[in-house]
Amino acid sequence: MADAPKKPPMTKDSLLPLLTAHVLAHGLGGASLRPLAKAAGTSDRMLIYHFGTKEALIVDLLGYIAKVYAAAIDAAMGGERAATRADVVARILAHGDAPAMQPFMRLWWEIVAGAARDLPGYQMAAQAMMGELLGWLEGQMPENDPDPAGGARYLMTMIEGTLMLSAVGHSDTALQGLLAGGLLPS
Amino acid sequence: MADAPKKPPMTKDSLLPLLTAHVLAHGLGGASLRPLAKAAGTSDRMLIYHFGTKEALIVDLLGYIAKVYAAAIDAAMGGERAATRADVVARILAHGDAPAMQPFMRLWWEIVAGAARDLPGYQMAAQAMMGELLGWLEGQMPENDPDPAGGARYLMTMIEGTLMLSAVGHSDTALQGLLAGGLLPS
DNA sequence: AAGCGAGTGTAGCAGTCGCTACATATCAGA
DNA sequence: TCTGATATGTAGCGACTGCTACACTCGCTT
Repeated sequence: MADAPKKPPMTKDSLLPLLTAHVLAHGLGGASLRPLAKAAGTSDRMLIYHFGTKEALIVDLLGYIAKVYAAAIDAAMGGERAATRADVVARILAHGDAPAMQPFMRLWWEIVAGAARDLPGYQMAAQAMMGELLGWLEGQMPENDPDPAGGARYLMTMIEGTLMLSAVGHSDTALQGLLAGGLLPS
Repeated sequence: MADAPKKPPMTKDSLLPLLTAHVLAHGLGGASLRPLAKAAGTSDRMLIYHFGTKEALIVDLLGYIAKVYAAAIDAAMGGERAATRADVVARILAHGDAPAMQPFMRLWWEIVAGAARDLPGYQMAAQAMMGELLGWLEGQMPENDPDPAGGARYLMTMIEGTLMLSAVGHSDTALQGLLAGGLLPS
């Protein structure tokens, strides 16, 4: 007869990916325990059992999301260095514009808003993700760049500004700004 | 005898400033009708009566906030033109860092997050505010600037990137980026 | 075999949510 | 004076919130 469907033990580590998928789809602010539990195949009862509190769950979840983001950055890092600063910008903006990244982008702005309000865990997760991105940028700077460290931070600021303006429907403004700054190829 | 405290008629226009004060203090996402009503000296019942729906109330409120922001920008616009692009940046960042602006900044990131999620009214309010800021920036560009239109958009992108990085505790990154871009005086 | 702690389902608590039904009160125009 | 629209308070609905109490089944050690 069919072997009993031996359920693997439920742990934080097995729950966090499922919870992440749910918040990517439905947002972080409006996430409540019962829908989260359903997405993870459990009950709110068990989420509280494993995390203790909804707040602790969110903090853990943000930390996990930051790690997922770091892994995604690492995976995208492979390619050879860019030849110019404009190429760096083009590469990263293409990455951010990819449809697969859009749920994450929507989530990102919620994290920024939470960080601005000092909600627990938000600042740390946001800082970790920005730190990861900065490291990636530094590694991508052209070899002959006169100031790789400062240049990476300069590009980072421009990129984040571009992403923000795009999020509110001012992507043309950002593109013209990049153009005026000599950061668009062609 | 004392004249009866003739209460002025309650209208949307009389409610919106009070509602604005409440969301500036307590945030937009977690705003629910009953606290909003108490802040405005009414009942949830009357908010629904005047606005029809909570969603309509939020849309109206966002439009009003955008107009308030535009008025604040106009009021701050007075001064003479800046001498350099760095001066423009310094002036506007000082404006954004002012303590009086911090509640608005916290609200701003919530508006961005809402716009990224296509919540009704958020995109429009955010676009209006960014358009107003862009107009102000264009008027502030140095007289001898070789490309005032493009330069304003360039500065706008850098400024918004700086504000975002500051919101998540990476203000040092942004400042070094501004420095590397030649946008910090001294 | 006895007992123990981890894990889990069911039921439910007290509270808040957006919103509505109903009863008035006020005031203008007919 | 009647009529109708505007305005306001009270009570409450059903859904949902985070969280807990209780009972139960396991796999394990003693």
